[in-house]
Amino acid sequence: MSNPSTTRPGPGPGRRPAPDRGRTLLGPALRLIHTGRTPTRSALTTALEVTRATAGAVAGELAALGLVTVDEHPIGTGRGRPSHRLGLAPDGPVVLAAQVHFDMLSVALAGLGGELGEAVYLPLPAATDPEPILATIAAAGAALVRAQRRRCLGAALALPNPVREPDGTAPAALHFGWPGGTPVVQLFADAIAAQDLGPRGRVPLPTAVANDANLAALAEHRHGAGRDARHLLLVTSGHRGVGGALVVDGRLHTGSAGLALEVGHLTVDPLGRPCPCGNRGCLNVETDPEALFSAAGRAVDPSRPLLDQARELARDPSARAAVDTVVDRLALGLAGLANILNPDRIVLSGLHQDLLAAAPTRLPELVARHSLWGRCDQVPVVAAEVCHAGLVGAAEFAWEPYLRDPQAVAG
Amino acid sequence: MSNPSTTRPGPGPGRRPAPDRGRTLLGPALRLIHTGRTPTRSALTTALEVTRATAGAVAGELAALGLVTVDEHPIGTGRGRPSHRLGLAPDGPVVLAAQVHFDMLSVALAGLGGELGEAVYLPLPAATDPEPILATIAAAGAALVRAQRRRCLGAALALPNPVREPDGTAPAALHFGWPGGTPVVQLFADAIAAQDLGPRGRVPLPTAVANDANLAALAEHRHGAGRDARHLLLVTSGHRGVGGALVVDGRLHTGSAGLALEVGHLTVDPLGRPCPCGNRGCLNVETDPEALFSAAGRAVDPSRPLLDQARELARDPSARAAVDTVVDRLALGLAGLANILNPDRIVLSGLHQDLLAAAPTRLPELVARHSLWGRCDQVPVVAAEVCHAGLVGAAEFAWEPYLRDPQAVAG
DNA sequence: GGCTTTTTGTTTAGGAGCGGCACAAAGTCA
DNA sequence: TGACTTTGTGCCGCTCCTAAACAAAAAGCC
Repeated sequence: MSNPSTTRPGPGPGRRPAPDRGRTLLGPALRLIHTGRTPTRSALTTALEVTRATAGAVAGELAALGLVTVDEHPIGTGRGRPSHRLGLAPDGPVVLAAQVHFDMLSVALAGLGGELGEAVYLPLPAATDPEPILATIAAAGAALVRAQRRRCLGAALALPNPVREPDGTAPAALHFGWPGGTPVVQLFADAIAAQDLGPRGRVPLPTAVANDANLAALAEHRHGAGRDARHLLLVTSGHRGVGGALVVDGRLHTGSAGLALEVGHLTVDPLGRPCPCGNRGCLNVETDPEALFSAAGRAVDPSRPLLDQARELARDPSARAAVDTVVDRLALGLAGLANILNPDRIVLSGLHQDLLAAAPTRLPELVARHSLWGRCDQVPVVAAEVCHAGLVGAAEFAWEPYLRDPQAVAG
Repeated sequence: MSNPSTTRPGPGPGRRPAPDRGRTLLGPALRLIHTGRTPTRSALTTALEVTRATAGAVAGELAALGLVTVDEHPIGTGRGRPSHRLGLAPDGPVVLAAQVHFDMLSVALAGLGGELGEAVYLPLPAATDPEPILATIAAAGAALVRAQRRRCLGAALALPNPVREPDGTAPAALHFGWPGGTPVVQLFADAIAAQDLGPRGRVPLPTAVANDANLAALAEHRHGAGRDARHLLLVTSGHRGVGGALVVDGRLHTGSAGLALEVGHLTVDPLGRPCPCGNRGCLNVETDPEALFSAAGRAVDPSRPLLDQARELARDPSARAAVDTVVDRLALGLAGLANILNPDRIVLSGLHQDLLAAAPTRLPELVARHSLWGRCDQVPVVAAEVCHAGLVGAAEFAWEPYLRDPQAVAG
């Protein structure tokens, strides 16, 4: 042999089936079927811009991998030979999707297609250290997989705080007190590995952890209000503070260290409320649930979740003035983001979704007025559509390697 | 024939040489050589992760296209058979790069490799309507091409204002009074077409127009301070106002309508100077040349270019306090952008470059202190390195189709 | 200086992936 | 019933790449 060190050890002769180039059509084809855009092989032909022969072969291969089914009965749409609908195999493999919420945990199985199985909700364990929480999630997930006797291909977890790349730590403290720097990616991988869910026993499942806003954006982009948007900005207000996420050309923009779209400290009211960051009038403190209550001069019922109360208040006509105040601040923040990111569409979730419902014309108009983009085009500000977007997004994240290379399902 | 309407009319049988997939290695290989990363065929082998056979074939094909040369003499680097350096053909084809500046025009020819030919500077014509300006540029470019007897493959123009996509208009008025909505892309294409520079006579040259900050970012990313950065943020202050640009994974992020990175209206001083946009303390008015003069309490000499004077003032030790004030505002703006975009690196140009030189530790420290990213990692804030970055970036833009598919050079 | 070792470049054979084409299948329309 | 339209498939060939062997050009060792 001449010198094997520089000759790449390919898996046999022929065209390279390398990480990203071999079988270039299989991934795009599965992605199209997954997002419900190509009901038939004929639609695949046009969407992928290939010949019918190739589209047929690709569909056949996806079916052979157990991912796609070809409907028995044809669907008649006018003239010509009728097509057979391409569907996702109902008994195909699944992934584990999990989410850490403010006050609970949720876990579900998900096949392709963006539909979740029934979600399991768990209270936070008494010890809110990382290990017991992640162990609880992994155990619940393993129970689901075993009970439903499905093949599990991966797991992903949505966390309510940023996840730093590439080391996989949570840089800021979670609200229930995990220290900054907690290696959440590794801990979750360990928790899943301990459940021994690998397809052939000892092979550890691929796992991933990401911020919940990012995953929600992914879910909305693939299956919700962000479909067909090239650049999608999602802004959400949860229990406390504001989260953002950006999808660029179908892929999450998480920045160089996973810390992009930390939009909470945009200044939206120079004379506003003080923010822990030291400034005044940050988006975080001006458009979160507390800000709405403060603007309305109402008291919070400490016995009920703050976010739920705030969403009710946003729908309360008697709080109109307060809603408008907060909407104005939000619009300024969104306009600032629009000037920087110029997305196709802005999707609002959480409390912001209710603020949009309460001010369906005022909010987009203000965004348009305060952004260069808005002075050129209509600015589509829309409400989120996906239920359990965090879980659905986690499922997307876990499926991602297989959407890139469906043949990995066979490995 | 069965039905040619759905069967794509490919250019002959065989593996598809379609827009983006045919000859997948040729483009990446040329790009590596173009950015000076692969001096030899052996380096191509490792960079492209292909076999030596393939790298050799690719290099040979690029040489056959007249783009790449293989050095006569080997370069000895230790043991083994020495390599021959891969260079860019000195007599290869060129593109036309042009820029509209505040008070003049510039035009240059550029081959691959990021080096400009000698630039020609032209005063603005008496009539500052779009047509005469663009005609002046096209005529000067055509004269260069003819004088140097080079084959010209395309032309690109850098403009000091945003270019709206997909219609190719300038949404805001240029400072010398072009009306908003001017179809600059079409007008430039017409001006170039009128010069009849096509390789075989009547074929019009491909042309492009883009914002100068965007093009500068492209230039810095490929050939300057942004090399090896995955996500690069460039911020620049020109004669008036602030421009920004973002390169994501090697490609410009211009947003859905080309209006991204309009960073000038970030609030950086809630009680600051009024901005034409209606707010106070926008980055535009707080960190532009006038702001520095205002902070220093100095008078501007109306007989000299404002930007030049401001850059001198930034270097003047006696203006220390004023510089620090403006630096503080700039740092706040950069931190805001870092929180949203989380780039790998921030490159400063124009006046901001001098502000960084005047406050080489204060500025990065403040950016770090006010951004989540800065609290996790070092924030590299660096000065621009490319001379005539607008022209170099325009050349990159014009070369882009050929870097994607080098075989287009032959067409 | 001859030998081996190391690294680079080239030649040859062959395989994977996809297009073109012809044909078959399954419906609608007149 | 037959013409037409649209969808799906089998076969062949082309292109782009890999693997493997060979050739070339240096350094290192004796």
